[in-house]
Amino acid sequence: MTSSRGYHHGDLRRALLAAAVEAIDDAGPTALSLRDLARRAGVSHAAPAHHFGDKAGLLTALAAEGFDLLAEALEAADDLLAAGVAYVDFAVRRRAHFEVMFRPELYRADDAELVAARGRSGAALRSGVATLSTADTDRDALAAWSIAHGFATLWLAGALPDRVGADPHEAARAVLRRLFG
Amino acid sequence: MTSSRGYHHGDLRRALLAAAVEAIDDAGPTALSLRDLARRAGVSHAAPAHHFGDKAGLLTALAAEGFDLLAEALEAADDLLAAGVAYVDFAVRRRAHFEVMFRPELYRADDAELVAARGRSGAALRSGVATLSTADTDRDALAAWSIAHGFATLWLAGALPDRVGADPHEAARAVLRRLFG
DNA sequence: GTGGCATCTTGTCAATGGCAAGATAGGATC
DNA sequence: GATCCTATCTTGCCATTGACAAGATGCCAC
Repeated sequence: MTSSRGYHHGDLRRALLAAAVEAIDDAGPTALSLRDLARRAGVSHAAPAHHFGDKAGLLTALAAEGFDLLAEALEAADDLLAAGVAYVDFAVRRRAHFEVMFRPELYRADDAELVAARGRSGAALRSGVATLSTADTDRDALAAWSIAHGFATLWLAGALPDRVGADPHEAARAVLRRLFG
Repeated sequence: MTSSRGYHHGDLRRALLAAAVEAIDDAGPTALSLRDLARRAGVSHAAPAHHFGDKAGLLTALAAEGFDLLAEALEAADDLLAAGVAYVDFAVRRRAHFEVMFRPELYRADDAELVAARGRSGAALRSGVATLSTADTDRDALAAWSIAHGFATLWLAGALPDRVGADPHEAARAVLRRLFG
């Protein structure tokens, strides 16, 4: 993709975001270093600043990308149970994005692009809950979001006991059924 | 408690933990600085290292304290619904502890004292679920933990829409009832 | 081709975490 | 009461980091 190794990188912005995902997967968002990303991309230590301003700017872009990907995943689900499983699947497979998205102190939560992407995620979630047609959609949406988010978070934190097993989808489905079934 | 302003602080370990709670409440665990804690306690920048080794050591102590406090709060609850509300209440009132507890990359998760405290919390949670006497206690415990943890996490992240209201206890009770009722 | 602008580099500074070596105090031992 | 002795705290140092400023480079429009 960036075969030309000249003065200009070609697609540094994307390369930095990809490197950030890799670095966060390794050591979490806390240990993220802009200079390390620059080294991974083969550019100088100040290059990232041009594309993202500062560290919060880079994480803002990553979070926005994450909310967009989450919205996509939720929209592809057929019913609410599938949406819940898709939520957990997203958290596990896109761990780096997920961990940044729900840590607003790391980025600029009022960024326009991010607000739009977050809105798309929220709409996808609510439209999934609407298929339930119960008395209180707001409360049900909040309960569904809570149980899926809680399971995903506990799974990522490694807080769950071993007996839960190694397959997050299976375990998530069993837990979510306790609420939806 | 530390009226003597001599060479020795008197209770520096506790003072540093208290300062850490304050600092994390302000800006999150990521922005925590050992040197800032030392300044708040009125000691030199290297003093914290003696009590905690390094940053991870301090956060390990804080997380262990948090799991102990959580176990206490859960044990005081009468039924499972009350335990769920107590869980959310703990997350909101002891926000600094809670945020560190479920971010194991920040501390040493294999620390003996921490493992013991975490065990106490887990036991308190399971004993609460046992009162339900349903078919699958493991799955129910996981579902209960997930929904309480998810609601608490989303609340702390400021991710919930405004219509949820300003009182976490009331909103949590409504959501938890959807699973327990 | 030439000027303009986005992109990237080099250089610098303050803050931080962590280590090493030394200073101080308060208590145990005699 | 004197002396050691160990926990506690300090000063000094170094590598790393984020952020900023100023300059170099090359692509693109005209």
